[in-house]
Amino acid sequence: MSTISVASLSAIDPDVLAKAAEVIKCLGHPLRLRILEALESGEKTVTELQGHADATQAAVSQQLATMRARGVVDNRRDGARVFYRITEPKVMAILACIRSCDLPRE
Amino acid sequence: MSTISVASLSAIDPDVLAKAAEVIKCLGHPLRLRILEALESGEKTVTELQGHADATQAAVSQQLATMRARGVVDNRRDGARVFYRITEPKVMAILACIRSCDLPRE
DNA sequence: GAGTAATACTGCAATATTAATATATTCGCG
DNA sequence: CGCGAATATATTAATATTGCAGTATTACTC
Repeated sequence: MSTISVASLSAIDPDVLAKAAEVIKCLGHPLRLRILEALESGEKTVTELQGHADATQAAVSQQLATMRARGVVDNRRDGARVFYRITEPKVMAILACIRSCDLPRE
Repeated sequence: MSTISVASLSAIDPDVLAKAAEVIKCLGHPLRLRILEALESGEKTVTELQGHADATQAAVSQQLATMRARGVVDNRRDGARVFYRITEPKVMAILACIRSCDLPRE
């Protein structure tokens, strides 16, 4: 019996789901998560982010590149500095979730 | 000049953040995401999930084990079958986010 | 143009994840 | 007990991510 059973009361469509996994993967990493957290309050330079995230410049820059490739962040240059900001709206929502749900102790 | 600048208007505490990254990582994977999506509507057996996710039994079981290890899902045995369910509240919230924010076209 | 600060990129070793296949285990039943 | 269905685990090969060090690039200032 070869039933197909595309259940779907669920409903996240496969493409959206794949894209979502991509975006979410960006958040599943402490450093990236911290960077995004810092960006939540507005655009920041790489150096500023470096301070917020307590990581080397290279590390921060690299994770920013990863996220840029996935369309999660965006940048604009202002002279010698480059300002980054969050472009993917999901990110803000998910960060909000993390805070609201929270898990106080553990 | 060695400024420390632990900025923190942000506020997700490091431990929570690390734990959050763990949980989120579970969602950053198409198969796991699909499994969780299926579990959203209530507990299901491995075989049922297999149908929903269109993957082999071993694959599903393995990802379930991963998520169980991270405290994202939980199971209960009923005779020969094992029912899984979501235990981490964040998951529901994040799935909701994915749906609500959404990214219609791209 | 030289010097310097800010940012990006490249290559590589270490590690982690994934996927696939095969093999166990557990349970219910006759 | 012995069998079949449901689920779990082990193994292993392929691939992806990380972290790091070094180097390049770009843009200011003088």
